[in-house]
Amino acid sequence: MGSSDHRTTARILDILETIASVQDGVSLSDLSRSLAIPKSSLHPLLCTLAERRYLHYLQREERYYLGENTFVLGNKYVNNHDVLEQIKDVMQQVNQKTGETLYFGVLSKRDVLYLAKADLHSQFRVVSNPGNKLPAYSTGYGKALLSQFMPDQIHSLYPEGELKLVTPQTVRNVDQLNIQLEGIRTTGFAYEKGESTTGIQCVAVAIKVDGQVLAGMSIAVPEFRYTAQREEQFKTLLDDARSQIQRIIAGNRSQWIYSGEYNR
Amino acid sequence: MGSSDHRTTARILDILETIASVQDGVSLSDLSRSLAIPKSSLHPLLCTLAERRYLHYLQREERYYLGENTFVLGNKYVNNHDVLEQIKDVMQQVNQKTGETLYFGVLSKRDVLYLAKADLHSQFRVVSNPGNKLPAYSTGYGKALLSQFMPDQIHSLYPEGELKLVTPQTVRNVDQLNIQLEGIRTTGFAYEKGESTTGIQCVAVAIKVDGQVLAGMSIAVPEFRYTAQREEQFKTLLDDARSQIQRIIAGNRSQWIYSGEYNR
DNA sequence: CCTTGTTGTTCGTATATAAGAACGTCGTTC
DNA sequence: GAACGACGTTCTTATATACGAACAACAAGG
Repeated sequence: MGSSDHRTTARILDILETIASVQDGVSLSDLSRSLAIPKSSLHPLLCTLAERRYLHYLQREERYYLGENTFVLGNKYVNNHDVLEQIKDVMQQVNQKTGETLYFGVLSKRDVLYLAKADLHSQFRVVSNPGNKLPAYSTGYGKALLSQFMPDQIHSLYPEGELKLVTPQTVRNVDQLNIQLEGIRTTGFAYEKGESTTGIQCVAVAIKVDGQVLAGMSIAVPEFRYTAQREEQFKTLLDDARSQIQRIIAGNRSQWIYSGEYNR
Repeated sequence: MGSSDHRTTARILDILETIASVQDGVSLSDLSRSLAIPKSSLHPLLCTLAERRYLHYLQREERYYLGENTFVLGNKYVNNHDVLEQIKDVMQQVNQKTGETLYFGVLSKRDVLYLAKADLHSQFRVVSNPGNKLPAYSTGYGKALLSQFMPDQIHSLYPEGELKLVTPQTVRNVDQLNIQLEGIRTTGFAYEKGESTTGIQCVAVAIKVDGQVLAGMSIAVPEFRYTAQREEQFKTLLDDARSQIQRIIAGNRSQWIYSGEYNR
């Protein structure tokens, strides 16, 4: 269980993350500077990553880009497990009935990882794609996921107290967040009002199996189409979808490795 | 341009690929045996990968699984570039008109990498998801992509001559493949009859920009719904979509790094 | 034309990493 | 209950890797 820092491994991940974080590619020297690693040390790593097609080196630009095999590898995280497909089916039924987009995600440390969406019948297509992360407190399903933690746990997750704003509407500090989380625990529903995307409101629920919160799901609605009456409909449908999904996960419990436990 | 084999880098990729290739997770000892690497050497690598959440270690099972960050990283390959989104739009229009599924992919060495699909209005949902690879010769859009290569180039790609069958219908050897590729070059259309999925037929086209084949696109139709008359419709729509997509790519040429060049 | 800036590449050696054996722990089997 | 076989973990030193400097190639600027 020892926490050994293997330098080379960390470097490879740093390299990949750095290159992934920019659209326009990165040169060897750029990497050397931003990671504070000698060019001569980076060179063999980059060559091997490029040979294995986890990177691409464009000679004309002298820049490295992400390679296909990074994509292939990453998608194995979801392609190996068909639980997600079953969950998408449930979500798509709700999508069909409401015409609004559904999101599904899990917790990854302090962020929510967005795993799946259902927007076949949505009037407005959202730009975001699965595989993105957002601060958990800024989204509806993120807050649903955080609602499993008591105030002191939230404080140790966010020792600063102040929360980084995603939009002007994002909850600003841990104490306000805890008030909201308490509300989620009592009502079973989380709400988001333009806190991660301006103009979008959400209702969200936590997916619990064996008393453990494993995932969050939300329905995202443009403000101008959001009414109290529709909110009731959303909550009914979400609640129903929630229990279906909980049954699906419970039936395939062994397949559920997404974001694992929070121990260690 | 030196091809140095950096052992540690190769090992990390081997580790990730091995773990990604099985559903049920892998133990340290399993990895040690299958990769022929001492356990003591693997241990620090696995610890670091797990700390960075590219792997998850389930203590109760003593097994390693892929972690979320592998997924997050891999999706940056497509999330950073919105050309794909525009291409999907074009494909979805064809999907809406035909009710059949469209596929889009690029070449990765001898395989086709499946990048996007449009199946919103399809009667049958296909199980496969983006991020998968298939032998290029076994699919319609794969053959469209291979049609850029002359017989001798194909022979050097597949020196064995015999091709591994994906289904009983898959083309069996390089010479037959070359005959088909010649037909694709003259007609501009590639066909697939259950060669990668039994019961599914495809028509496919190559996406060319500046005289270079960059991608392939196909429409996949269940055999029983495939008629000569509809085939004509598919070809017209595909051809139209092709030129739209070529214009999109030409307009964002710099964004197109997918699978890069084949030099080096 | 020579300078000064990039870029990537190649060396030799100091150093950090990998290997193998030994160890601790838990289950299973006899 | 003792012995065996798994698992992961810890050690030490032989070895392979990383460093820094020097190198080559090219572009921009004086």
